[in-house]
Amino acid sequence: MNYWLIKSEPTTYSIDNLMKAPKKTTHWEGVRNYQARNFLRDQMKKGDKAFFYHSNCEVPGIVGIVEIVKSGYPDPSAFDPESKYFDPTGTRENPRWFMVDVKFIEKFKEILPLTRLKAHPKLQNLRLVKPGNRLSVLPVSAKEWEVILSL
DNA sequence: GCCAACGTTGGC
DNA sequence: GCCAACGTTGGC
Repeated sequence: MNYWLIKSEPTTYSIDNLMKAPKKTTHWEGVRNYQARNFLRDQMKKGDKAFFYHSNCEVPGIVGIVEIVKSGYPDPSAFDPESKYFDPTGTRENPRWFMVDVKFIEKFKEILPLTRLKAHPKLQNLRLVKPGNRLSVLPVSAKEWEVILSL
């Protein structure tokens, strides 16, 4: 089983939105970055767990945990001209973008702020705390997962 | 709102 | 294939 961290801007889609969603599940659509796409397509599997991270907001940080309930598959929003994620460069036969389905597991009582993650000596290799971190889907090691849970 | 760090685009 | 211009992300 693998661990991940997935980012979302709370003004776009927050963990509260996920809690209120039907079956507390959503399509993690709209990822348009090749590195993140590769993780979604090749490595994220049903049963994996991920931290839910709020970015670009008052206090950025980890707000809860989700489970991957469907492994990577083509993102239909890329084929929808009405979608803001529309991208005509892919085809259904040869899709460019992928997504997973995620389900709400837990919301932390308090947000775990980025500043605490950055300050922790055992989390210095986390992609999230490195400069220029712009990946919206990134892997977390089992050790890092445990450390973060303990905070 | 600013700006650093990237990723992407397109001319050559 | 290089690289400048441009757009985007995201912390502050």
